[in-house]
Amino acid sequence: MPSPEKPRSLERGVVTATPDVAEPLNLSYLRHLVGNLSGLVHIRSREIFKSRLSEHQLTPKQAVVLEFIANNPGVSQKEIAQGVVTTPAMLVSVLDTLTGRGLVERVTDTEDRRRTCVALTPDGLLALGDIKKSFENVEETLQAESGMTDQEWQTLVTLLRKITERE
Amino acid sequence: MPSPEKPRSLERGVVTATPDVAEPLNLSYLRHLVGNLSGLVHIRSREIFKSRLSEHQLTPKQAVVLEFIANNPGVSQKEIAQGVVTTPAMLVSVLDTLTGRGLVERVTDTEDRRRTCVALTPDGLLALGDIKKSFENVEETLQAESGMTDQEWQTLVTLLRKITERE
DNA sequence: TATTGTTATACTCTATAACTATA
DNA sequence: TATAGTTATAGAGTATAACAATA
Repeated sequence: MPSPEKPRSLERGVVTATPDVAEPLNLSYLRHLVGNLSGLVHIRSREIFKSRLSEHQLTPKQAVVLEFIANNPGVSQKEIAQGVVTTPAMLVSVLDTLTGRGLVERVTDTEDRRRTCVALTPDGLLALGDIKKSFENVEETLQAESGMTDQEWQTLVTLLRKITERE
Repeated sequence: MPSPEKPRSLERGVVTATPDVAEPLNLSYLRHLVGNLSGLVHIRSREIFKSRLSEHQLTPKQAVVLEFIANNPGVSQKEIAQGVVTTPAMLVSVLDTLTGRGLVERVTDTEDRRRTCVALTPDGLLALGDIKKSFENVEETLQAESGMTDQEWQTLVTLLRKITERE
């Protein structure tokens, strides 16, 4: 999506379409919506993450859950769901995958047998290093592509956190 | 997700879980990743959008496509797909929905009969006003929740655009 | 009676590949 | 042969409701 606003022909059917270099499209409205822009940034970050998969073959979601468990050993499934903003039901399939690969373990809480505590296995700890590299690669690539300075990047992080850490 | 970093007990199984007000979880790593934060912001914006549906019963994706077509009358499906960052295949079902409700029309390009030009119908134009209100509501709510000043909000938009309008 | 994790269902979205009709 | 749109399919993600075991 290049260059600034430019008036655009309304009768596109008449315009001879240049095959690769398309006429710039009018994005003036969506371009100013944080709700939309954040989605586009997220799509791009997922693309980068997936393009650099190393031996861990995890989806971004699975990686985020693994990372979250690593930071909160023995966390319950309900807490994970709240922490990564998803539903307990959705977590089941993610944890099934992670336990199936031997990266995390589910243990019933001895105090409250309804709760399941989840923690990383030694293999999960190994995979974690790899995943962190992928996450960092996403950040570096995004920043490089955008041409932002380190200070601008920090500002962006700070502002996004104001939304995600409301109240 | 309240308050700043706080050391967290490692043996959660032993902690008596307070039902609603959970112990703050450790998000220190994911909290600094634009790739992750942008996803959380997008989730929140979708929540707000859906909670304020008026008579138009469109998903955020359908609404974005309709908005894009409105800004680019007669645009081809391939161009829409590029503009809203999705695949031509995915667009089919979105456009089927929108045409089914009489909001947009598909017309075969007379110059190149492979192309389909898409444009809003009068009904689509009506729905558009409603959709814009929803989009604006999302922005206002996000800003209000985050407590950002107008200037901070503008900075956020500018920085996000540096990523989405790379090159 | 309420809660945790689970199952089930349905729909949206994503990712591919193959097909058609046009060029 | 290449391109625009479509179809088909499989998997990921989302949203609900209902269920079993436990509190």
